[in-house]
Amino acid sequence: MAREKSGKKISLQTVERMSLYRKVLEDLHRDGVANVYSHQLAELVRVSPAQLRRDLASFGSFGNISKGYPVYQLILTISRLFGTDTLQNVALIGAGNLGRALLFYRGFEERGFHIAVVFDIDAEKIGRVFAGRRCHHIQDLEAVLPDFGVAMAILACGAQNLQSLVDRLGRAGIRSILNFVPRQIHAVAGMNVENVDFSAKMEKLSFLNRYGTALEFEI
Amino acid sequence: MAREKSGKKISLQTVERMSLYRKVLEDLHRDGVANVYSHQLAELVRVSPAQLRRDLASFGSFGNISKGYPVYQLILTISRLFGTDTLQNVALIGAGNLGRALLFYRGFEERGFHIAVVFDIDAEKIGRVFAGRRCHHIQDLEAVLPDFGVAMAILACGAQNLQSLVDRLGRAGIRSILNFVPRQIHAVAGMNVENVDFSAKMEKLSFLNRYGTALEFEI
DNA sequence: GATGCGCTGTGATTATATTCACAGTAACTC
DNA sequence: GAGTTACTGTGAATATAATCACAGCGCATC
Ligand SMILES: NC(=O)c1ccc[n+]([C@@H]2O[C@H](COP(=O)([O-])OP(=O)(O)OC[C@H]3O[C@@H](n4cnc5c(N)ncnc54)[C@H](O)[C@@H]3O)[C@@H](O)[C@H]2O)c1
Ligand SMILES: NC(=O)c1ccc[n+]([C@@H]2O[C@H](COP(=O)([O-])OP(=O)(O)OC[C@H]3O[C@@H](n4cnc5c(N)ncnc54)[C@H](O)[C@@H]3O)[C@@H](O)[C@H]2O)c1
Repeated sequence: MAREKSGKKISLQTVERMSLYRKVLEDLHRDGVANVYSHQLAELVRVSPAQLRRDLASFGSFGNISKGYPVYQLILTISRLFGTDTLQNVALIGAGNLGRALLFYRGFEERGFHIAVVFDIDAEKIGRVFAGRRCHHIQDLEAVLPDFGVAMAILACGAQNLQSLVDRLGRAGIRSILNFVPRQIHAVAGMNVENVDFSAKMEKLSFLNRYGTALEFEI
Repeated sequence: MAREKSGKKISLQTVERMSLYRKVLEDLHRDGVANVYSHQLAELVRVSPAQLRRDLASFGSFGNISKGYPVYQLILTISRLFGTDTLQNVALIGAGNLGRALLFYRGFEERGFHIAVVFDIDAEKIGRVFAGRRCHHIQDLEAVLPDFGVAMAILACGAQNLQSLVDRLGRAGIRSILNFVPRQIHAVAGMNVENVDFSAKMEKLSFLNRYGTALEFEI
């Protein structure tokens, strides 16, 4: 997908694994580890050493040939790759059970994302404050959004008219959407969408329970 | 991974897409559509028609050559593949903000999963009832679990001693874990783990915002 | 019942991802 | 300062996934 100046490509699968690497690197850093070898890090994230080296090499060369990789340095580099070395504001649509759990979740901030504005459609919720953030009416979207400079939105609302909400978000300058609503939505040009579907993960697990990582599969 | 009697393999990526297919098939079914062509379904899930046909063919042949695929039939077949044609009980560990959102979420039941038991460690929560389910103390895990015949657990608890909790779940007969805790856990032999990490999805989106589905990428 | 159309299922092909395996080298030893 | 060790980065090889492209068929039409 993306390309480094030197011409190397970086695949989305690599980017996904990068999140894992960073997560365990944070743990190592907390434990005071300064350097780590590819085989150690690979072991921790359950990936082959060769793959880890290739992933890291795909955006430049960082390993010291006999000390391994510098933990803190690598954390910073990956954060820059993600653009999360500085906190960025995101919008939340829907302050229901899930939306409020997200508002009280501190894990986002730790990873560089700050839910800065909240919107809902339920009159009962407008004006209320959740974890320090006031809930606005969805009809004020265009009026309120520019105050916060957000490029990403999290959808945790109802399923009705979802696509038109997405289109509207696109027109209002949102470039990426994290979608928790179990409906297929279509990105407008230049917009990125990631769906989160717990049930799908459960289905995968259930499939694995039946047919195993191991083999023979009968209908 | 898995193999059909005829010897065909079915890959995990196919299984993941199968969840998508089923989701839009449900929509079609609700709208009264009886049959659908591969190119229509493919368009709805944003996948190539050839891939869709191959995915479906990978667990047997189901398309009528001139009517396309029978919508309802296909829903049933995919459900059987997942083992979600009958409701299965799952356990929830942790009745915090996220855990309670999951308890009140009806989407699981619609997809064949029923959160049947809840465990927490916080004395204040033990004995309380959330969405009809009583919360048990985690120390009673081994005593209570067998009553419910669960093979899958959802982790929405704190991060302390997580791995030993996982090991304990394994010994208590849990075969699959859906893990919301942002720590790397290691499956015991024969156990399957799926991690849900919202922040990782946000990181991916943020990366895409910076470097685009389009190309040139500079450090 | 012959003709044409447009579908599915799949062999063949191409593209992508992963692993192998090793050249090159920093650090450490004596 | 020569020898040894164990690492990284990466071409080459392999494995896996996606796409192409078409044979073969059911159905509609005449
Ligand atoms: N609760 C969960 O654990 C969970 C899990 C997975 C997916 N989801 C999905 O996430 C979404 C939210 O789930 P929930 O449990 O919080 O539901 P909820 O009913 O508790 O909350 C939905 C909130 O969205 C608001 N809303 C509805 N339409 C809106 C709109 N057009 N604009 C702005 N706000 C709007 C509602 O007023 C409500 O406050 C649902 O689509 C659900 O399917 C929830
Ligand atoms: N809230 C979110 O939106 C969100 C999002 C992503 C991930 N997570 C993760 O999910 C987990 C739960 O999040 P939360 O917001 O519900 O936190 P929370 O603090 O509200 O709830 C955690 C609950 O787990 C219980 N608990 C802790 N240790 C336990 C143990 N060993 N056994 C049983 N119960 C135990 C606590 O008593 C508490 O009730 C956390 O690890 C969090 O990082 C949460």
